[in-house]
Amino acid sequence: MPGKRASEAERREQILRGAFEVAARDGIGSLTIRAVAAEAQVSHALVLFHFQRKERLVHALLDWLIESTSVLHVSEDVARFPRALDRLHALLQQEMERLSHQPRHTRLFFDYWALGARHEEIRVRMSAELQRYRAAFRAIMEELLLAEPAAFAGVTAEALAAVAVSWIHGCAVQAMIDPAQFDTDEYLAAMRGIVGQLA
Amino acid sequence: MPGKRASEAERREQILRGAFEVAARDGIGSLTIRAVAAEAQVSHALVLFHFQRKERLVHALLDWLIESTSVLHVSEDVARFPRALDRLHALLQQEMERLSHQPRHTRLFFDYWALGARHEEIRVRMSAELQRYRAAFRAIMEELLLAEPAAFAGVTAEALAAVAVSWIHGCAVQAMIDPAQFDTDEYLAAMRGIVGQLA
DNA sequence: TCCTATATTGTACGAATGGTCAACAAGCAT
DNA sequence: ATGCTTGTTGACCATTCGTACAATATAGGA
Repeated sequence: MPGKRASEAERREQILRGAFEVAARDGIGSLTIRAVAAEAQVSHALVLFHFQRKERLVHALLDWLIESTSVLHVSEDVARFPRALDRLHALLQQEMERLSHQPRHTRLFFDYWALGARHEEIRVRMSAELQRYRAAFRAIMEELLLAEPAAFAGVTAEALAAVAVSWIHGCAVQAMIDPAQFDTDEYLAAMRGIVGQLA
Repeated sequence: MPGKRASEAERREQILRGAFEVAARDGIGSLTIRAVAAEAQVSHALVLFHFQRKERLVHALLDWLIESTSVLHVSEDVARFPRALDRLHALLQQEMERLSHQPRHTRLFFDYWALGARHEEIRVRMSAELQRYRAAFRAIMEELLLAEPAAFAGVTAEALAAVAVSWIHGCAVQAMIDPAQFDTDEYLAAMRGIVGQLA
């Protein structure tokens, strides 16, 4: 006895939200066609009707996660600082706050991170996202290198951007694994101190 | 028709090696009692005889991984540098090389990392390991703060150590996810440049 | 040598999972 | 109304997994 109908786009979104709830709560390892169906309040056969195979659902959830997560973008608050060092500092702070305010998204990203180590389709998606992430920092780092060409001989803006990405992700990981010992404010102060030394 | 006997310690080690092979190859999500038994060439019932439940096997594998991974220690090559900045640089380089030379251990650590986000028993083990890791850097960072008390006002050695840990782990992650775009040598050069600026 | 403790195995069972399929209902064109 | 496309469902299947258990072989002590 089938239930009410809905457009394909609406159903896919409904199911993906259910998939996110399940994966964010119990991890991708516990993501099951039936668990997603129960969360979305549809039959498990309908999930397969819209996504064919579980693998495609997992991939679609990653795309949904990347899109729905407020991606890194240099906001107006950041861009209005005239000095590159101030923009770098503001961008680091903005991203740290974003990650700590979206703990479910962040944890789920870590799941896909580990998954990407062994599944190429996921790895290429994560790789593309990493490159977009680094690109936002690279512009600032290029200005820094122009200001201090001698001190940073042999250092590329791309590598400095990668270091900045490590700051953000490393903070998220340590805050997640070690919340009692890890102090986010102290960490931000340390980054500020290092950034200040770069001038 | 039972096979040959072995001491409990030998069998546990044999099974744990099998568990490592399976988990390192296919991920913890694919670690099953039967797969481990096949890898260790014993019956799957014997695995349960020695580890009672799968959960205990997973925990024992984490302990085995932490012990068998050459843990961070300030080697003599690092310790003989008189200047703290040189020791920091040498320690960063040593750890980066260690991670890149043990890719299987590193990837498996990431699995436990993600797992630790949702399972407390695993999280406390990872947390203890993170604290040991930071402690090795904190000693160096304390010297740095003594040398430059004015420039690093309000910055703690613990937080600087956390930043150093982020450098290492962030490098490992980006090298794993994005091997084509990520240049380890450039990354090391960037860290060297930043460390040089701290003087 | 016999006996007991224990290491080891094959079998089995219940639960969960991914996936298929026939049946059926809801909307839409004719 | 009638038929057609398609969204939706419950039932079903083969597989795998974790775990329990009875049977058996081995080693070592009495």
